[in-house]
Amino acid sequence: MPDRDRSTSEPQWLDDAEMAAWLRLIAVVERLPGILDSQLRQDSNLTHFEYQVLAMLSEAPDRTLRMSELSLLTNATLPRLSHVVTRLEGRGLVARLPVPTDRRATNATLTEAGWEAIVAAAPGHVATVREYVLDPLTPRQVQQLATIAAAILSRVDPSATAPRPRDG
Amino acid sequence: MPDRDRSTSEPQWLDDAEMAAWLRLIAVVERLPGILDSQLRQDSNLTHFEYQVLAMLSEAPDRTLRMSELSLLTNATLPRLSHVVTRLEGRGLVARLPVPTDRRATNATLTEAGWEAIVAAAPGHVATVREYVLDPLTPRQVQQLATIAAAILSRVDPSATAPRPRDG
DNA sequence: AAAGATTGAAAGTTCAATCTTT
DNA sequence: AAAGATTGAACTTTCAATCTTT
Repeated sequence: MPDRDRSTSEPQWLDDAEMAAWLRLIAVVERLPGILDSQLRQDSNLTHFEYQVLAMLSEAPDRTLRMSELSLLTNATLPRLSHVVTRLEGRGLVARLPVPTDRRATNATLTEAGWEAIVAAAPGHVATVREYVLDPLTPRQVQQLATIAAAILSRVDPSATAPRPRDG
Repeated sequence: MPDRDRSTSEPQWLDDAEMAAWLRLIAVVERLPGILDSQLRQDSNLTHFEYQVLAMLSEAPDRTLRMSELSLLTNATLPRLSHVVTRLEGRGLVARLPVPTDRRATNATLTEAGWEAIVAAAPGHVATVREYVLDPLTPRQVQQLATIAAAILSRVDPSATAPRPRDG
């Protein structure tokens, strides 16, 4: 019998298939942000992260979200979000409001100018997402990507899905 | 026939399946780097990008690569790479050498200390990659991820596949 | 003491400019 | 002029510390 079976995953190393998947995933992870930032910067004077902040607020009830919820939705740490909201506030795109029911908390809300900014930025951003990510994939692959990313997020994102009993 | 077919991609917006795939992909893109950096920082005093630089050099002939090649392999801009190599050089993990055949070029080479650093860091890093990315996927999904990431890279990475004569 | 959030300093990245060699 | 690479300043993120409220 063969001593080493490459189809069996050895904990210490990655086989060829695993390596290919991993190397390509980190390549996407490293390159995508720069592309998104460039387009949004040039066309709308926003970083991709700023865009995400505005986008999440734009879809929230009252266009308002607590800082901690917003940090989860934008996949950011609270200090990062706080700094960015400070900048967006300075540009008049977002406003901070106290939360009456809990005086430790802060609400971030989209201003009218913030709404206009996201509405103006969206079409170009969507076109970029299509061009670089969605267009090169078949509909089946889009579906597969959603499933695969969800599986990774179940490990990587504490708030991903409420932990289900089985089939995690 | 129905006026609007949600399975047909409208250029301006994303349908539910596309949106799910996209939102989850950017969540992975935003969260993964922090996880990789944390583990490597704590256990090996390296960022993930520094790890990649050392890893690519460790597998290159003579453990040596030109700066521009290394920037492609690590998915980084040249200024970013240059700054990081300067820091790694300061720590004695990498050395810069002139390229005899082209005096504009610079080779980066792994020192013995750099080799030892990557050898020491690798097992913990591989374990993290398994834990957060590979383990939650089935072998088929690992394969699908490789295919999907390659398709995205064909748009996102100019050096992805050697530019073929047609179908650019 | 823990939760929610902010702050300032340190670290890393990006951008534009620059330099040398081809 | 283009290619290969580096530099310094500006900007952004991270880390640790801090503050207030629960």
